[in-house]
Amino acid sequence: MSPDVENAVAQPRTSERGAATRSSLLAAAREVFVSKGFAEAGVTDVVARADASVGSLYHHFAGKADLYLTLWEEFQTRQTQRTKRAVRTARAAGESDPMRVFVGAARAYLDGCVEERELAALFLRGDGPPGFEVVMRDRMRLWARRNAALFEDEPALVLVVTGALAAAVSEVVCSGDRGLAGEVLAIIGQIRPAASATAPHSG
Amino acid sequence: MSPDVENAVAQPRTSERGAATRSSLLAAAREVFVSKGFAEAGVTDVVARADASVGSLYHHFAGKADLYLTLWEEFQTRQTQRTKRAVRTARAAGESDPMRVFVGAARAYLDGCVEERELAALFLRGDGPPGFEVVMRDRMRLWARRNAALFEDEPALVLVVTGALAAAVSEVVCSGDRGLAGEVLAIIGQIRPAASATAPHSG
DNA sequence: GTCTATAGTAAGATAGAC
DNA sequence: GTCTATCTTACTATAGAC
Repeated sequence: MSPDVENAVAQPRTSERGAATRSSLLAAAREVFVSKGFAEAGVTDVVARADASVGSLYHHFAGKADLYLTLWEEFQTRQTQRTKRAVRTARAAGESDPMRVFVGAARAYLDGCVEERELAALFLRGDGPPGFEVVMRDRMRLWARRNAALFEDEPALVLVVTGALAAAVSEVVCSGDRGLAGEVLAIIGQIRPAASATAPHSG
Repeated sequence: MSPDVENAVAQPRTSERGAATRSSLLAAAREVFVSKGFAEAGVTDVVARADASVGSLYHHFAGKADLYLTLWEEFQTRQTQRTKRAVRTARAAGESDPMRVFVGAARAYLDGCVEERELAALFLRGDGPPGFEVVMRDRMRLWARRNAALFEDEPALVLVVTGALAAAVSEVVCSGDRGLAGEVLAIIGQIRPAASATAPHSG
């Protein structure tokens, strides 16, 4: 009598406990990185908090850096969902001014940073795996390029808006002050190329 | 006959060779960090290039991080000298508008970043010792506080200007494009609180 | 297919001789 | 002050149990 059938039942095709372990590892890594930073954190800290083992970690992930990057990717996915949703909502409400749509998306991004403040602070803090800063910088430049048309393709203007928004993110993550972020967005919304700088508000 | 006198002559009170070793170490560290970054660089690389030994390094510095932080402190000292000089020059030339003085200082800072572009890029790149980002962030916040009065103590405005300037520094260090930085400064110089945003230029 | 235990390796830091 | 030899730590990889 072959044990095949029994095995097929007892061992759900491929994992379930595996997925749970992976989640535990990720959750533990999030807590450890947030409290100690990337460099100071050890894989032993992570597996201890996850009630798992080093080998488990290396089965599910390529290493400490992979753990960190996975947290980053998942955070970015959530942020993208939030901003896309904001854009859809604004357009559905009949908003046609691209700049106002943009500001709405920026607000959604900032709100997401406040919601996951500790995690956002981790990434902003800067101590990630080697080369992580480049990843973040590239993502920001890509985002700037995507929105360049809004600022009439004036690089200096794009820089000002990009920098101002980055500062707002930083401040909001540190202080949790949504109001300040709102004021920054108001100023950004008023920024126009030099030629039309004195245009009145549409109140 | 006691050897005291001879020693006093042969061995200048306290170091001279010591100072030379320290300088070599610092110069070597600068080259190694610039080419490999902080994490990838090894203390052995530094001492090899300096024709010194690990023991020497740890005699003069607390460790790899201390080497990095010393390079940062010295860079900041030079930058402070440049900006203070710009302020003195502007005031000596009869410039009384605080905002124009500020923009002049910012331009001097940017020029300093271009002059020492590789070193500035090292610090901006982000891979420094644990906690270094906090040091940079604190310095920027301190600078923002010092200039808050220029922006009528409106925190949001300070944030926008701070962020825009940081973006300009980043861009200038990456591309070496002074012209773009100039345009950013022009935009910053025109930024005013919402109430007086439509004020005409004084040309 | 998943996890535990353990050995290997690299690099920063230290001790003590000269 | 300078150097060599050694120690410690922490990520990586692997062998083997369930």
